[in-house]
Amino acid sequence: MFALVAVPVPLGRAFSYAIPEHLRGHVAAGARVLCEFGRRKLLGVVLELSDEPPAGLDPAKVKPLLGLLDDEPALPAELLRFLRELAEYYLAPIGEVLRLALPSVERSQVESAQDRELFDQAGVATVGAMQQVAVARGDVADPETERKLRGQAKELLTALREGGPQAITTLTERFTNARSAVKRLEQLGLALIERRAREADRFFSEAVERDVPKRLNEHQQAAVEALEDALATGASKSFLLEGVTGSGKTEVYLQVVEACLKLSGGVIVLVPEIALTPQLVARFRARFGDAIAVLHSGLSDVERSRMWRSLREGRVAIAIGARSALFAPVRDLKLICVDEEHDGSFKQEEGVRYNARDMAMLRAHRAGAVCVLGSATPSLSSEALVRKQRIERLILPQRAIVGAVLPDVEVVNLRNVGAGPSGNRLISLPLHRELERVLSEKRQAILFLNRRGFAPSLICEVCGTVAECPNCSVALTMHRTHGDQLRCHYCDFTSPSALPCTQCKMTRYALEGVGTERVEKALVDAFAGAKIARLDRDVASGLKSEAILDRMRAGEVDILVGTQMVTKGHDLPNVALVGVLNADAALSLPDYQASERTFSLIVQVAGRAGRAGTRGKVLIQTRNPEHPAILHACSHDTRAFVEYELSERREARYPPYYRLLMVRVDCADPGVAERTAQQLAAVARKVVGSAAEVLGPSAAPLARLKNRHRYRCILRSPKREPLYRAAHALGQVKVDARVRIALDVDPVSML
DNA sequence: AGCACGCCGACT
DNA sequence: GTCGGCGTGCTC
Repeated sequence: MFALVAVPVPLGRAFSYAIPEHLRGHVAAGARVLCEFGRRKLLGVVLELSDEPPAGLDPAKVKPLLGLLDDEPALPAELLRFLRELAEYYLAPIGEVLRLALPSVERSQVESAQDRELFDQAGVATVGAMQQVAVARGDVADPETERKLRGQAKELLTALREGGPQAITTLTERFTNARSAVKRLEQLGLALIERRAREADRFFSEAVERDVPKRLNEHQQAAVEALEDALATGASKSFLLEGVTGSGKTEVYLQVVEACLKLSGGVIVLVPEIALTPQLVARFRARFGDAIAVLHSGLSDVERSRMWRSLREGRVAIAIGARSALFAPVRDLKLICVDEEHDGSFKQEEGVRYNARDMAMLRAHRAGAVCVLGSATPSLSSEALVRKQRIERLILPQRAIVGAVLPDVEVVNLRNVGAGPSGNRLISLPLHRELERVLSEKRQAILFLNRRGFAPSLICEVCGTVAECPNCSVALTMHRTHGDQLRCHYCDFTSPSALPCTQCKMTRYALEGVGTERVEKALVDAFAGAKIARLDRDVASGLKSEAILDRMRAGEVDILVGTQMVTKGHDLPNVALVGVLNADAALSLPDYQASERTFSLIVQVAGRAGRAGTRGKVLIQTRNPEHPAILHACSHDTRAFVEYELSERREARYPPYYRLLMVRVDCADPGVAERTAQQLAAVARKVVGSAAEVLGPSAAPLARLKNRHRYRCILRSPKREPLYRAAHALGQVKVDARVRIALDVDPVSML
């Protein structure tokens, strides 16, 4: 008997081990095993069992497994199959993929005694991030027991009486022996140890009031029925749930989840960033109670592990989280919801570069589950699937809140309109006036600036055209390393920045690139007395962002400036004005989804204006008022944008019509990196012939990262097969040991 | 990725 | 004479 085992090393393949006598019949696929790998001992996961010794391998080299950790496999069969398929799809080492699915505690060999203690107390009811809190008992009558106390226990009791209940972890900072001292107090009946939601865990720290299913409008009703029908058949089916902000998508999710639970099915809900969706989690808790695993980055390893176990053992049936929640070991998976499916953050851009939205459909498909992709501005990828009739579209056309109206949109052409009194070009005169009006009306404004800066691009001062590559319809990026030079990140086309604009033949350019911080400062100077706050990654990680939004809700902020994060702030009823400071910023990113992202960003941010009955105003500043992404976003015309962009993609040979594979080579030695990239490109060209194009190699947009020089080429084909053929051939190429080769299947960012 | 083995410079 | 630099090669 042999077992094929995936070990956590970045090698593409798994390794075979002999199953020793005493473990036969116990080792199963999905179980964790201890194995000797080289000279070290590693925890691996059994992929499959076999009666035959591994072919083409010296039997003497096969080592026996050293031990088995699970009677019940850690990974259920359905999840394991899915992970193996994902590894194949993304050409990723299986060991690395498995690492995504196992919490670190489950991966480490030694679970400390403390961890076990916490597991034992985990209980069934709640799975929130908990901590042990020591509470002094007030009802102690016997002064005798208390007199016996001395040392730390005595001090600790005083501290608890004076300072109120305190977390044991906090107490250990002051009292070296807090844990055992509290235990002693508990034994003596002087204190209690309670399990409470951790302060930091906003998702569970407050009790929510239970609610009941809401009445649905006819469209919601139709959507729920279609989804319930699909659930009832037990066959896999995917849906696109399309509905504008406020059309009631969440209620549809809630009712379908309920239907799923009635069928004893498990559910995964994916959201772009869990830290920005406390409202969604609160609604799930209100409907289903606390038996929900909320997987977020604030969890400790032990908490994460506890949630994981609750799901694995079927004590909890609902998992909510960002990307990685896709790997939740949910039992009898029957439903996956991907909220805001158009959001770019579903694509993991480091390590195993997977797209959680695409893989949600795959997992659902293989598990026989229903997959719902929800968005107000569906991705073109989903649109294409609807058109190919691979998924079914469900539409929620109206705002569910009666009286809510779409805002009034005005475009400010930055070509003609200069800076307002503030002197900052991004605060135009019309925007300045609107801000004054909003402030005088004691209402609020949100200003959105999508500044995810790296190398800036050039925009013609005269006509607003973004300098683009002639071969790729992608914005060129300004590089200053070799003098001012414009480069295409797809095909390595270069041009001096002094060349005349392709549209108007002038040579006056503006550099793109002002951040939120500068705007904030300009606002503070221009609107003395107004309360101005900023919301972006620099000032607020996930947890803090909600605090800033809370201040906004409480009316402590008049003008909020921020990045994407402001587009996610729901329930801001007093917002009367939304300003998109520079709608072109996202257009100049070196990636084929630039237009798509610009469109959805504008639509999403515009949805923040005027939600409570009154008509809000949206001001969109741009140098490209005729750009279809901006034009259609202003008129809220998703259909028209989709038509336009799909034909562009077809013509430019991009997804969803073509498939891309990026091969990235990096090496400390720039010469070696470049030569290797050329060598690989040559191999790829030979292998694919005319079945695929090989673009490049070219220097990556981030040409040097952590002192490694990066080159890449892009393979493009209408079919997947030639790309995989090339990738496998590249895997055979003997290259300099110093270079690293990374493959990105379905790349989005070209960095 | 680790962790070996392996062959060349500054130290007890 | 050794300790240790990281080049390169393998891991069932």
